[in-house]
Amino acid sequence: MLMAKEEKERYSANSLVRGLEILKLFSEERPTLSLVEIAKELDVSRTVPFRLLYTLQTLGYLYQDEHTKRYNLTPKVLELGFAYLSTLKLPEIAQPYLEKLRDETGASCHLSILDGHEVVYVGSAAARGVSAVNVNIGLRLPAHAVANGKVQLAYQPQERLNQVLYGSNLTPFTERTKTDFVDFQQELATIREQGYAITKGELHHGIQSVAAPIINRSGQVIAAINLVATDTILHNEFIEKAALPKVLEVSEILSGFMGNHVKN
Amino acid sequence: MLMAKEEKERYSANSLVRGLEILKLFSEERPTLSLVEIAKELDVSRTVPFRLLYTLQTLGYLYQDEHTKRYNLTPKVLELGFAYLSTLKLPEIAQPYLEKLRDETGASCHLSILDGHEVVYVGSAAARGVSAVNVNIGLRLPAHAVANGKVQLAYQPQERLNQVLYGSNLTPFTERTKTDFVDFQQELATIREQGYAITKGELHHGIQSVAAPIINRSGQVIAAINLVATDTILHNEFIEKAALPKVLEVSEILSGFMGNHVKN
DNA sequence: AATTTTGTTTGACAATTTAAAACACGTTTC
DNA sequence: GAAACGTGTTTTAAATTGTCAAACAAAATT
Repeated sequence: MLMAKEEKERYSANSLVRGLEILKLFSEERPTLSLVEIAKELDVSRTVPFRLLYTLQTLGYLYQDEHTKRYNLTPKVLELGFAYLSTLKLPEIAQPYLEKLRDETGASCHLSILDGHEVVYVGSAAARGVSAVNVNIGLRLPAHAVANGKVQLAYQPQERLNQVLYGSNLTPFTERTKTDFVDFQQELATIREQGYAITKGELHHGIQSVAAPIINRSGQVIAAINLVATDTILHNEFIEKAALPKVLEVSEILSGFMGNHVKN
Repeated sequence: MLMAKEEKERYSANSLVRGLEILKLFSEERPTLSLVEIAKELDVSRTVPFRLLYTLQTLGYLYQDEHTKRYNLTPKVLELGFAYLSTLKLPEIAQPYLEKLRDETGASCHLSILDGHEVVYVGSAAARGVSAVNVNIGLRLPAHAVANGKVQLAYQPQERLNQVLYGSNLTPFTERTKTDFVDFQQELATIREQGYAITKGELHHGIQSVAAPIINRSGQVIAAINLVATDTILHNEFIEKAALPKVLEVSEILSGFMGNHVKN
């Protein structure tokens, strides 16, 4: 993450680092892993992950298949993320509003927060039927290519923006993705003035999104809500007349709830 | 988990153990923690968590407030649990069905799996309006007091049941909670015969629940779906005539999807 | 049957972790 | 305003671990 000229890390609880790395190696594509696979990924001898895997297993985060000897994650790993979610009260408060918005518009409605250059989904009300965009809690998407990301970036101090967007970001996904830093900054300024963001096909062709910020009493953006759907549902007129006003209304309500959190 | 007579742990990647412990110390009640608080909880000198906290911060899982010096979890911890969720395809497949059931019945609908003596919620469609039961993904509830827990317990091999329910479990929550092991076993047998479970006020007064198992082609129960609502919504007639048949229908559909997962 | 791959254990050395002590800095107490 | 206290941080040195290489057993391949 840190590009790093490596003064030398002050500390590095190595087994902690590696243990967490192991947990993160598991994915949809690789739901199970063997000792050797893990050792190769970490680029260490087999003994190292062997001991860590033993520990993770003892703690209950991993399960080893007796026959194949391969490792799986267990539901216990959810405890880790769950602790975080429960420190946020917002998703709980927002959920009924997300569902109301979804029902009134037919689009999927989400609640997300910003983490670096990515948005993280922390609440969701999926549209009925074959929804074009399938978002699960915990999903990360590049902030610069989604409306809820932009609207959160728009309210960041310039300094953080520079940090966050420095270097390899602004990756294009379609020909409509904004990739020029100066253009992008200008768009953010507009968004900040308007108080909302709209994206059209910047991450996927034909997918539109409308987003508004949730702002606490200190004026910080702490989250965003957005609607996403194909352009047949979220066409321009519908956005203007229906979707956008509703999103703004809800974002204001939710902003009202916030503010007792950060005590400066 | 293993009751253990503690020969002496073969290995213990201590900093991994402690690091994960630290992440788990955060909760809704204690969203931020100080160094001293953490040191006390772990019962070690301040140096230990200091180094681990530094590491966790470097990895991005924690954030330290500059002024107060207190630590918070960051959204990055969701990555850990998210890896697990993405290894399960079921929640994704099930979501539209959960919502359909919710809409057709007015009750909240959930998908859960069994972890030891607890159920873990991995999918949810919350009822509109003021829902009596608020379930977020990752929530754990005692399996013996909820319908979705019972229906999963009912299909466990006897041996595992003994393990799981040994000792301090079968904790009562209301006067209707089953606490006698023999009674409970008998109820499980009935549930297994019926193919569904119904609970009435065993965890909370006035809250009813109907659950059915999701079974893969090897005959193992891998999850359960359930409906929960107050007894005014889920009254007996409605359960019989509407809720239960619908739940059973969906559980069969979802069972049909499963089975290519476990290759023995 | 021979070879390779994988999981597991052991040994010896290097590296980290640990508690205690010491320091810096605010806060509180007297 | 000085002394005592609580925290976060650094240093120290002894105890514990983590590490690689080597070796073995058991599968899986050839």
